[in-house]
Amino acid sequence: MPEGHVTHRLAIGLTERFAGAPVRSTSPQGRFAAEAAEVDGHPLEAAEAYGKNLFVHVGGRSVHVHLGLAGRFTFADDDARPVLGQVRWRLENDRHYADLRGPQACRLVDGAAIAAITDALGPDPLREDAEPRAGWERVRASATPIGLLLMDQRVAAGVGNIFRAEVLFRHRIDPMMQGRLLRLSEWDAIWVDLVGLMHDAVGKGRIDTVRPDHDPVAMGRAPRVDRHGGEVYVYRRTDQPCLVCGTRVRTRDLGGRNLFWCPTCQRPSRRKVPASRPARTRMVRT
DNA sequence: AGCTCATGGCGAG
DNA sequence: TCGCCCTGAGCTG
Repeated sequence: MPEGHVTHRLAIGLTERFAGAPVRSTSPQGRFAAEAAEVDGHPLEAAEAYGKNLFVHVGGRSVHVHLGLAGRFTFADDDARPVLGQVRWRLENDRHYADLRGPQACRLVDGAAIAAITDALGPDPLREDAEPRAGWERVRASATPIGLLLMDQRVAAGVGNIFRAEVLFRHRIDPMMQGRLLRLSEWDAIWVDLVGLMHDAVGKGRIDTVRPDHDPVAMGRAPRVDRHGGEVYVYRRTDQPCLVCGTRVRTRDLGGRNLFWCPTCQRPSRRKVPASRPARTRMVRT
């Protein structure tokens, strides 16, 4: 279940359990068998994450993992190690094992391939080296809805459907507002918020976005229970009352994904594109 | 048993 | 814009 916090959490978990010693590398399912064998028995140096991409460095080689929509990487620290279902890649040492299922990508890559992947990504709120202005430069000139731009990995690597919906709600921004109508101050605030929310999610292994003063339990309502496991304002709360104003939460399709928002808290903007400095002119200038 | 959906992203048209 | 890939969970029948 993969937004960027999951990938970063996995990088930490893999490094903690396996780094600095030889690992057993297999593909019980068989689809990664030849490559898994190439690094089998070699020491695992470290695992690191860029957005939703995970790189596991083993024996001087690297495995690129992208979980996609259905992928999962799970750890177990006990002795019972049956292979259940379709396990593409299993990492194992004396004390732990990790099973990868259903990844969109799992392949051995060289340094050039890693560079090609990371070069195509925008700033990752979970990385110290992130430069948020690179994301802003894509947003400021675009007529694309901000709700779509936030899903673009060149704008903010690691942000997915939950963080997209929640951060827009927290900043009261209509997901359909054009990127070029967003103010720099709003982008800066969104970025700072993503850094905080995503770091929190890495630490907890779940996405919580609801401020204490809006907590449903504290306000005498029933606690929310959702498969994704976090406390959220709008994500997958279709037709339920907004935790802030009580309006029915709406949903629609945007770019093939489900979008959730509160039409009252996130009222459509009346801003106009400044005629004196249209976005297109700015892009041409240097 | 079979269908639908999911925190993604790719390629064909 | 659409279909498709990956896998498992949660329905429906």
